[in-house]
Amino acid sequence: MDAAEAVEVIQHEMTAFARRARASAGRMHPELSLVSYTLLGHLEESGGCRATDLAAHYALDKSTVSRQVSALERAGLVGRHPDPDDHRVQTLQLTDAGREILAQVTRSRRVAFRERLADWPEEDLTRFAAYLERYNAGTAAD
Amino acid sequence: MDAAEAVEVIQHEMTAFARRARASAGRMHPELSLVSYTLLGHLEESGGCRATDLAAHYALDKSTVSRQVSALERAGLVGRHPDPDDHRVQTLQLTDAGREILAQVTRSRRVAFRERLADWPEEDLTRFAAYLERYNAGTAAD
DNA sequence: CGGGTCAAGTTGTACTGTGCAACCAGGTGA
DNA sequence: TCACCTGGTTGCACAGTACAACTTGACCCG
Repeated sequence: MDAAEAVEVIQHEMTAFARRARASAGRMHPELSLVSYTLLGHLEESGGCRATDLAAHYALDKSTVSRQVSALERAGLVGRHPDPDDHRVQTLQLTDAGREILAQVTRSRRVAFRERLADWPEEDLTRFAAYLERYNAGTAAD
Repeated sequence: MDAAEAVEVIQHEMTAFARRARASAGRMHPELSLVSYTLLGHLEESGGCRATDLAAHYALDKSTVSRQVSALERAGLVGRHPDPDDHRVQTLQLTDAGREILAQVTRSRRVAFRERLADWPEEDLTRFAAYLERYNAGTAAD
């Protein structure tokens, strides 16, 4: 396989993967869409941020984020904390329930991934992980 | 990085990638959605098949495929050819216009991929490609 | 200070992709 | 023949998304 072929394969496989990801995510975790999962994850990592930050980070419209956040709030998974300095701003934070669900989904995702990767030698795993990081780093939004 | 960490990273990066793929695909090729592109691609590869085959292959509902195909037909990109042996069946085939558009999108996707992967050494490209193939092979539907 | 402008977020509207269920039409086998 | 199977379409509902208009609050400059 030369470089040109490899690029073809990478393109093909990434496309195939992308097409499937949403559907399988929906099937595996009906309680949390891929977007919700991502937003919750970001809140956990960042320790709380504004809706606008989420929109910018994931290249989503602010209205989309607004609605997603509303849903997550209705579900009791995130809380809004008005910023005392700037009354336009509300900081979003995971609730305990949100943290719990997130952990649960992460756990089950992890199990699925581990299973799928069970027969990979460690060396291949680390190399594959590094490649993915490198590949994704070449994109604007995380 | 040990195996457990690598699995975490792979999970994280694949999730990130999946989340972004649709949006960027939509932005890059407004003339052809990711699904349409995939279906067209399959028709090209297979040299024509039935709607049911597409549904099975991509784990989509037959109604979804039916609508997508209708749209592609309206756009003049695929043609339906009734099966003379079984009047329930219609074989779908790319039209010349469909082949043209598909080639065009494939070309521009390829350029984008090449660009993103331009500074990768050939050895890394081929290894990454192999890993992706291996990873995706572990799933039911292509 | 006051008015213009900018920023955060919400809401109305529309569109796409999707699945499920009901249905139709054509084939198949007991 | 009649019951059942199969390929496909259509009606309906819903999620996720964007865009545009709007509200509210902050900020800056004259």
